[in-house]
Amino acid sequence: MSDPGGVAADQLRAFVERIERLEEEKKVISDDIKDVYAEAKGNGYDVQILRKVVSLRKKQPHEREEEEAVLVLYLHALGMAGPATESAS
Amino acid sequence: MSDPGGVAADQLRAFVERIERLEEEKKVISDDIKDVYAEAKGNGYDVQILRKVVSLRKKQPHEREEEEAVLVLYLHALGMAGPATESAS
Amino acid sequence: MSDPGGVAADQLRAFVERIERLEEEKKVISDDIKDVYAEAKGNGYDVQILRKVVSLRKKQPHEREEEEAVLVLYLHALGMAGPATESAS
Amino acid sequence: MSDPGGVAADQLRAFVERIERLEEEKKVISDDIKDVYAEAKGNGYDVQILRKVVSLRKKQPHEREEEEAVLVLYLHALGMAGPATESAS
DNA sequence: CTGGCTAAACAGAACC
DNA sequence: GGTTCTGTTTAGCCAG
Repeated sequence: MSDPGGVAADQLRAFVERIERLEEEKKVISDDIKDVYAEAKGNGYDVQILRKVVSLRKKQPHEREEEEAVLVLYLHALGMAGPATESAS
Repeated sequence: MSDPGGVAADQLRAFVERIERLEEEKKVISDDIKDVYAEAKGNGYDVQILRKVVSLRKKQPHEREEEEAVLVLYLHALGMAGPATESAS
Repeated sequence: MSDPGGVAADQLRAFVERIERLEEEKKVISDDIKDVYAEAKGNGYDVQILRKVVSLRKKQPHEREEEEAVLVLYLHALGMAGPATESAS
Repeated sequence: MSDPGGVAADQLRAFVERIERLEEEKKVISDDIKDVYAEAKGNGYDVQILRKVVSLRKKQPHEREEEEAVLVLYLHALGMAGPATESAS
């Protein structure tokens, strides 16, 4: 019986191996990133600040959205219909 | 009426503050839990395992059995002996 | 032998039970919070927005710090000494 | 030299962009992994257990045994039968 | 109203 | 040692 215990062993193995393969790739990328930071450091950059810059550039669009949403949000929370509410039911 | 737009701002504030108070309390408890784990660790216990024990006790015995069974099933399907299975007499 | 397997069972049990007790308390608080939200909803408030307000009030001090740090950070990252940098080595 | 303050802004930008590029790639891989889990789930596999299997395969067998042993030890100390222990013939 | 899905909190590990 | 990053767990939301 090629199906011990009721699960398709081959299929299961395939899934597990695909995941493991992808996780390996992911690890490679992570290491690459680490390498770039190391290289930057070798060129005199402060890695910690560099990380912060990258993280900021990532956050900013999101933060901006949130900020925008917040204005409307507060107006609503206070029971004051803000602008752009005319389309609300 | 000091209630612009039909919502009682004071009431809103009251709700927000009640929630914030409760969240503070919740944080205190969380810190207490952390402290207990730290104390246990100081007494030689393995915190990670301790967490696992607590989490296991939370689960219903049946659920635990079932989970374990599926895991063993998968591991066998992959040709990996399940936990403590190979040594069971 | 009151010490099966080399660990002090009573002490272990005590730790586990302290943790479980605290987790129960924590759960009570969580439920209380949920109740407050429900009550607010019963009073006509939008729970989702309420959550956002609470979360914003939590984040704001932190965000402000970060924002402040960021200005200096960017200036440094671009090799432009900003204001208040005169104390930097 | 178009380099205000002693740091090469262009080089800095290059580093930042290389990092951002890699992080994007990494995100793609992460999403791929998520997809595989979803596909496995669609084929009837228990994702949670699947994750556990993958994580177990990552650990060294010895480490796994050891972890298991400590857990059983604790559970016994608390009068709780360890996994699959009571049914082991 | 139950269960799946996504997003946030938490804890653990790694690196500096 | 402490800071950051990763992974796990949890909670809230949504769809069926």
